[in-house]
Amino acid sequence: MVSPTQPNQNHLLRALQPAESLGWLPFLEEVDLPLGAVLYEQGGTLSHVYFPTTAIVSLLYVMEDGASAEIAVVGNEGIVGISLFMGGESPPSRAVVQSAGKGLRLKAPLMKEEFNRAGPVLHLMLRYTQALITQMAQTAVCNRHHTLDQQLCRWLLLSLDRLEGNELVMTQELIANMLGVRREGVTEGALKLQHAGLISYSRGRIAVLDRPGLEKRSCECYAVVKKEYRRLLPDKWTE
Amino acid sequence: MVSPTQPNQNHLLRALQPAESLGWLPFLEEVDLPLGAVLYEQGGTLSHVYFPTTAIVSLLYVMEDGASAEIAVVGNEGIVGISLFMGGESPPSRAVVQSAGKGLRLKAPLMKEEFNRAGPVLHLMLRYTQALITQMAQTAVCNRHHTLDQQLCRWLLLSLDRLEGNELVMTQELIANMLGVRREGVTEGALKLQHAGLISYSRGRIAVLDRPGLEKRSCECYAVVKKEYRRLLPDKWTE
DNA sequence: CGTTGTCTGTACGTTACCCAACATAGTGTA
DNA sequence: TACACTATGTTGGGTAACGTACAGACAACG
Repeated sequence: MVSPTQPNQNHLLRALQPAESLGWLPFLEEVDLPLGAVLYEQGGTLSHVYFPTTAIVSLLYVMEDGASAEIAVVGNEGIVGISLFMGGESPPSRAVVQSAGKGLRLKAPLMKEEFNRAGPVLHLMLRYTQALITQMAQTAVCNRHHTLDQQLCRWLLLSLDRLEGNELVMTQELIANMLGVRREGVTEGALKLQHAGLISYSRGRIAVLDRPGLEKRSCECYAVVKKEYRRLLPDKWTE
Repeated sequence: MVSPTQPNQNHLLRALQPAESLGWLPFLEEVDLPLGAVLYEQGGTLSHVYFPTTAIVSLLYVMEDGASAEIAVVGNEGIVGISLFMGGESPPSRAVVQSAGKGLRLKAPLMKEEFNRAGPVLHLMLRYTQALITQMAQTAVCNRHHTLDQQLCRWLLLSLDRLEGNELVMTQELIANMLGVRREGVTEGALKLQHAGLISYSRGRIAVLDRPGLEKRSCECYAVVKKEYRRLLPDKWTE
């Protein structure tokens, strides 16, 4: 059976290809990840772990009053559901599809069993987790010190790194929710970028025209995170 | 040899006492952790991991321009240096002693070897890491959404949970550095708390007079983090 | 072709925090 | 006892982002 989403479209899976993990392949299930789908809920249970291939997933925390903030973003370089093997079982954040696409999923018990073999799968997962930790830490710093405009650039770049083309399909409202700011703030920021000729957008489609320009306007956080991902997960990020 | 700082003063070590980890004990080295000591540097190397007993250690990120922000705080419930066994070797943050005291340290190769045995040590460390991740995520959210006053309360409570008495020895300047805000902001926040009768302080000594009052003024972040630590690490936080 | 809904743009008062500069008060030391 | 140093308190002006409210503009659908 030929599936349109191949395991090697996810870089963690690809890195495991030569290893014994091949035993997994029959159990990897292709899934559609439509915009807004919730893969798991704060304090919920994890039935599967997800390896995005063309989709992007946001980990976000939702507060009592409904306000939210993104903790980290996961694309085809990673896995959604690390708390499964880290311990607690139930995750401290919500996982939402931020950009529609496809992914592969694996039943939680299988993943756990494989992890507990304490072989290459465990080590790769932990390295990835370390990269994710860096991203979260940098998010905290960025939230503290940087302007909305800078954060918007960082966020666009992080998303772009996890997609094929140079177009993002998402409304400003959605971006605002991820960043934990007002929608109007995103509008203003996006307008500036548009006037500067860095992006162009209309009704939920953002095309990035000048990537280096975005990088210049972004805070250092983007580069720091990317560098760390490169260091820890050399399989991706070698473009 | 009777040392004034016993392994069971650290709750991770205590949780391992009955297990085979006892082989470690002779290699645990007591160390003094004076205020401001840097246990490791961003991108540096990890010669040891540290188990604080009476000290508190801050993990903070320092930006290019020198501004900093705390990512998480570690006391006698935890371990400093998780990136040793997570993978990358070199940590993405700086570890600074935020409250003077003692701790125990273990040479990195020993820790790594023990971790790679894939026994109870590994599982406990991963559970702790999961708790730490929650703290970092909550820090990101808190930085985004909550006022300085709320964050100050959260921070005092987090520190208090990791100390014996009800007194913190630290200047407002130091707190400001940790929170990544201006010193004057901390002064104003602390004044309000003082006028409300919740704390009293003078020249680097803060006495907490009304803990429940602080909790009421804090944002939800404190409770969320504490609950998660309780869930994942039942040995401590049972008071 | 008009209606409806979604997405984006604009405006205005408010607030929390920043920056800078300076005033006061404990504490240690000569 | 005087001096220096560190920690804390106070101020006034500036700004980024917020809350709220509303206006245009494009798309889908009848």
